[in-house]
Amino acid sequence: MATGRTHRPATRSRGIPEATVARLPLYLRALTALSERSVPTVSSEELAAAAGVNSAKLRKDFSYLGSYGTRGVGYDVEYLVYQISRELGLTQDWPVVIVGIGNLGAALANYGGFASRGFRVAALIDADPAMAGTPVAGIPVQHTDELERIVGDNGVSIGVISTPAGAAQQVCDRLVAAGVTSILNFAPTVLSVPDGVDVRKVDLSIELQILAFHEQRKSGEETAESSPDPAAPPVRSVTGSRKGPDGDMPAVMPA
Amino acid sequence: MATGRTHRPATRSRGIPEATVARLPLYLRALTALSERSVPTVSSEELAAAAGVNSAKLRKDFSYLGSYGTRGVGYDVEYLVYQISRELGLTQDWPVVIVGIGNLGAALANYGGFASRGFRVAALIDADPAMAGTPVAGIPVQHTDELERIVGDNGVSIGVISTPAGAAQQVCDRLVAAGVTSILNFAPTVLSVPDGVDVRKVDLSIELQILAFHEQRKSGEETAESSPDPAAPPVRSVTGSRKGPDGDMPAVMPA
DNA sequence: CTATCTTTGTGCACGTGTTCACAAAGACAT
DNA sequence: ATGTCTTTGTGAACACGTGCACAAAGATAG
Repeated sequence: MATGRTHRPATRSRGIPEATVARLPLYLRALTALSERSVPTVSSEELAAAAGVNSAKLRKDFSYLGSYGTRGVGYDVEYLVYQISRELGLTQDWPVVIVGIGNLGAALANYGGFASRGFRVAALIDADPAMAGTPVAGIPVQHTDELERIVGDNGVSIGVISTPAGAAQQVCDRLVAAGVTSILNFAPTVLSVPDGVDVRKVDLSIELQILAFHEQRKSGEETAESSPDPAAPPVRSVTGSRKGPDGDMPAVMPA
Repeated sequence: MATGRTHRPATRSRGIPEATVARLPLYLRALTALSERSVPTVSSEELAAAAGVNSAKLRKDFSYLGSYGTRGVGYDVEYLVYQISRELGLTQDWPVVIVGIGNLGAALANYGGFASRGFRVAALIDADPAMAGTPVAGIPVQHTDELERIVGDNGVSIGVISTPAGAAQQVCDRLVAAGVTSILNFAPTVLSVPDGVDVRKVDLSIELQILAFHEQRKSGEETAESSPDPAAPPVRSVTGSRKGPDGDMPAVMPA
């Protein structure tokens, strides 16, 4: 069982760095907004500001796609929208299934950004038989038993998992077996998939914890770290040596 | 190593790499699971597998926190849970407000992972007066007018924005003005905030686009990239030179 | 106490991503 | 045409993150 190999061997992704790929959707969004305002061209400086990155980075990112700018002028908005869309594969239709129609699944099904760009919700799937047939966001929920058929019939290659953590791996396995090769996982679990299958995870809890870390740093400026220990810190329950009476417990204090 | 007294600044926690911080919640989750199964100790190899990372990385990550392991044995689960929790600031209570109680906001309010670790939903806020008073996840929704008071009264420092894109920046500004210094943004917009305020974004649409990119690469293996252009590629509408008929258009080929 | 065995902690090399800073490309005015 | 002015595209330096490989720490057995 090939665990989610974290390392990308060589990212056969001919050339374009992963970090750049991750920013392309950001540029695309900014460009789309400009396009709607009928702005004909934009400089790297302006576009970078709109996308929240620095202009040198943006230019380098674009340079991986090709030379689409005009020196002295900037980039043609429409042209760039097309090129980035194409590079991201958004010029084709991507049928997507959402598995797990709870609060989150329903919210995803209703999310407009889905359909806005090439993505089409082909089906909503849930394990609860009581939900079968109930329309969510105008799409009737189907039972998990139909999963394989749905994926096969619709040629679905992207699956979204919004089930409870406990069911995620199993759903993942079934999706993969049915032919899905890209998974967006909202369940708080590490999924293991065979090589060739991409998994991206979105984890609210993790994001909050990262914020808490920085938040603590900010407020901890004055509180220093001499705080003894509010809650009784568990004592090392190792085999038994090392831990001493209890005076050296938090041992770590760098002296 | 004969570290002698190279001890880092009194704050041993200074300088934890961002990449490490982002993984701590992952380790914490794996450790919590082990703890619930009453597993006393775990080796870097086992824990790494559970967290989906490689063991060397895990050990290096932990080394930034201090020497919490025992050579020849591994790490004490309970002790490590405590240390990581503390490092992440999860030993204290973080009141959080969620602004924008649409489908997504409601899903977030109901999300269990929220309360599970130090985070407490202090209030739900929405601009729709009709929602005021309606309980969502057992918490009555309050009107946006109350935002400043709520943040102030509860000492909220973390805000979650799940409003439509158009309202996000405004809500963000108000949150920041009211004292919030960390924001988790679900709206598909780039937020601009003053220095000292952290923003993390969760963007479904972007994740899907990244998946589509890789998906296209996979299926494009055979199709090569010689595909001319399915949809009429917009012609460069620059001032007028360079663009030629349409022969040199896609010009990009990796080269 | 000594030997052996396991697993941590980390120096080092390598790869990826970011930023600077500037030459070259082209627009535009004269 | 020629010169000036703007903005791109990119080489090179730097910063950051990753993974290998191994010595040192400690457990454990004899």
